[in-house]
Amino acid sequence: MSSPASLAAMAAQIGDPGRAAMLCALVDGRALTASELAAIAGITPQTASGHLRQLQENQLISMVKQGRHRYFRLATSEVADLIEKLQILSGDRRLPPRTGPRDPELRALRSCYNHLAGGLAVALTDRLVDRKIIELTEEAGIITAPGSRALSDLGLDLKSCSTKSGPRLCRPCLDWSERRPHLAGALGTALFRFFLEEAWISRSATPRGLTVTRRGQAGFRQAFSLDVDLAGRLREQAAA
Amino acid sequence: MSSPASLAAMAAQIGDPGRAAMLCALVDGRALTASELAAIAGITPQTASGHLRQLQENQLISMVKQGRHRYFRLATSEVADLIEKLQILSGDRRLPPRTGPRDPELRALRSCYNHLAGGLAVALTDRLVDRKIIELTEEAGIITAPGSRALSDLGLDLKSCSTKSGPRLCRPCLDWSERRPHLAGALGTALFRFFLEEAWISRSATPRGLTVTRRGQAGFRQAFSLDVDLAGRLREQAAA
DNA sequence: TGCTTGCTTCGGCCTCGCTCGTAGTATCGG
DNA sequence: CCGATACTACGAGCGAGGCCGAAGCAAGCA
Repeated sequence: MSSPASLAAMAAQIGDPGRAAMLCALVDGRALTASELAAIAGITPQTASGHLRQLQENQLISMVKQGRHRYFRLATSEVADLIEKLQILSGDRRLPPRTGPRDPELRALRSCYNHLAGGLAVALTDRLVDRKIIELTEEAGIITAPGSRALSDLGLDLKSCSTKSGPRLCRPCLDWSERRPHLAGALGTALFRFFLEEAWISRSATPRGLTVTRRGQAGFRQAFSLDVDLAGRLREQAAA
Repeated sequence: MSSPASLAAMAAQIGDPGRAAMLCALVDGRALTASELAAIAGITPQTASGHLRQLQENQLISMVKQGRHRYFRLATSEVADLIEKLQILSGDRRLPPRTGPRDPELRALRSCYNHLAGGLAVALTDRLVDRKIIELTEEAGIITAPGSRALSDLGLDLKSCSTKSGPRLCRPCLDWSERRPHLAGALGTALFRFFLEEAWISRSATPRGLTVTRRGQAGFRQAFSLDVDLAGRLREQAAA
């Protein structure tokens, strides 16, 4: 009844290793089947089924039937936010030591529900700041007037970032592995979709993995002076 | 070892009703003793002691000895953020029905770690937007140039909101009871401290409770055209 | 119709961790 | 010193909930 009780119930849902593994697997925003999630969590389908039912009842995930498969995805992007926050806090342990995923390719580039994360995302954000396309504080960011023009010229749709009269806004998100801000929010999503639609990047086999295409290599170099390999690793710190 | 496992461990910490109750009690930013927390959670001091040790080990709270008392507080404001997010998600249950605390005074006005929340906080934010002192989207906000001057004239210290060249930024935070944004972040904190220092508001007996002083009534009316009673309830919707 | 695959329900086992009673250690007061 | 207060450490009890095997539906396919 009381709020702390239902809060505890919600946290307890995430507090089981199996359910946590499934939720983490869904943070990239895609929908997965019950069997896939069971395999990821390392449990039998029966057990997974029970967990998935609980997660649905607590509004953490949603399900859609398709033939004999059931696809599960996170209910809202707020759930993804929550998981990310928990990842950061759980990896805290003071002192700098290695946070984030162990897989070096995921450290270089990965998706974070609906925007980019990893070394390339942080570098891209730095570049946008350097070029005065955006300005950032710890808690918010704005797109400058020339920046807004530059991004529109590139082909981005920025309408969802608008205030009534002032400059367009965006949101920083602390990168799990880099511990420095990358772009989330409306601009982060617009960029992510732009890169996917223009085939600069594509999803890879690993859950949150992304790879850069040849076209993307050229694009990042030309548009942002970022020299990356096909895994998203930065080759050098090219001058702006 | 793997990330989902430690994430689950962290979530499981919050997932116990007793620990959740203690964490919720600490969200107002104050430090409480072990006995007080035990009473709040409705458990014996021995049990509470064990919980508090676990929460410390997981970096969720910090402790300072003072005489024979031990004072516990949340480790960082990020922990408070996390708890707030969980409160919102756990109160979700689709449809509008009553969210937030049951106590009508807390619904009208309360603290949220280091900024204001509740009906007054939302109304104040609305007023700041109406007067074009700030502009807000769902994920970020800016302080306009005239707004920045107006707030400085009032006596606020805005230096922590700065970007290098652009307008000052602030952060919206979804209000638990009102479901509309109120001000958090640097500007939210600056306003909260200003109100406390100028004795417009003062902490009350209940955990996150705040009351408006006579001085505050005059201040809110004069500076923001907000007519409130001593509990923070809005008396009328005065024209801007 | 009958077989396979994907998923769920049911029931029993078993472990983890919450709980409190008892007992032990710091701090303050007289 | 002695007692009271604030808190912590240890150990036993016990209940909730995760886990899997077996069985039951439902959907696709032949």
